[in-house]
Amino acid sequence: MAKRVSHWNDGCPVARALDVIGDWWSLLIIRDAFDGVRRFGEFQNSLGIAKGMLATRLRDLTERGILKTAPASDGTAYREYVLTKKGSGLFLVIVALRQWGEEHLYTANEPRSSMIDRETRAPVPRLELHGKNGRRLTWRDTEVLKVVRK
Amino acid sequence: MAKRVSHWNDGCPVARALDVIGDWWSLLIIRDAFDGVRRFGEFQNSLGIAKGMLATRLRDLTERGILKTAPASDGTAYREYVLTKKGSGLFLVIVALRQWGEEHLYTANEPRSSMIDRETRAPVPRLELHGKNGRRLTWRDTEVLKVVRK
DNA sequence: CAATCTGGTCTTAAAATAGAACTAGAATTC
DNA sequence: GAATTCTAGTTCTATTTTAAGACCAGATTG
Repeated sequence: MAKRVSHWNDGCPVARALDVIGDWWSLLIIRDAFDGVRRFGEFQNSLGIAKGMLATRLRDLTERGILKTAPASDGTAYREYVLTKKGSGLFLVIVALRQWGEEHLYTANEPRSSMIDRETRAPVPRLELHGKNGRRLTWRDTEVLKVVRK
Repeated sequence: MAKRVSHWNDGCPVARALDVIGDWWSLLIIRDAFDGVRRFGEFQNSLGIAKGMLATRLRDLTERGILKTAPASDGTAYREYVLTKKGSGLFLVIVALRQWGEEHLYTANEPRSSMIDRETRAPVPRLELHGKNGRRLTWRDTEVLKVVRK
């Protein structure tokens, strides 16, 4: 009676995406992966997640093609979890969340991590959406065309 | 023993953002709000969410300043839930999720809703992140500077 | 003013989560 | 090379969250 509902077949890419990475932990694991975390224990330390949860999340994300396992880069017999191409496609989701969080959830002098351009060492500017003609688009400039819902 | 852990004080804006909108339903509610859904019953129909869940989610999102209530626009005595400025700041999160979903979770001919530029009626192009110097940035071009974790 | 619609609350059963205890194989130390 | 510790899990249980339906009060419609 209480199985979580799936949105996979809603015909909406947002819903389908959330069906895959919309739980409480997945995006945090993926964020860590972008930051270079690779080993089970590293994820656990970084996130403070229960081992059981982490194990099932890593398995699910791997099954879903977002992470893949690789032999440990330090020569030991352990394995590592790294982002696939599909997984690294979530970069802009993380960036958008980060920028929204910075802008709306922090007071001016509260300490927080920040994302910089590796080359210039400057903070990464705000993401922007542009139309084909180069015009900047806000949510009022867009519209979603629905598809028949099955 | 099983209360969901909070990431509010991790010093990471991504974590803090997910603490606020990272549950199973919030982003879907917010997506609907962008698409013009305003009334309790509309959200319920659109999402297939249990009334109890919807009631608490709407209350939480309102308390957190993402939605606000307004008198119904059709003249009745009911109320509506509309995005605040803070809430509409999540637009690019939704766009990023949508674009990732389209690109990685659909086969070529599977039907899905799509986002268009209201003015040109053309599909919205891919989001891109650019550095201060205009260069396009991928995740390999960026780095997150950590802050001491309290 | 009777019926129905809207927007909830309350209750219950199932599922997800957190946390701890346990385990097996790998690596390290003695 | 035996003992110890580390790593990466699995299993177990208590608690919380979720889903779904019954119930309800006030607003609206016929």
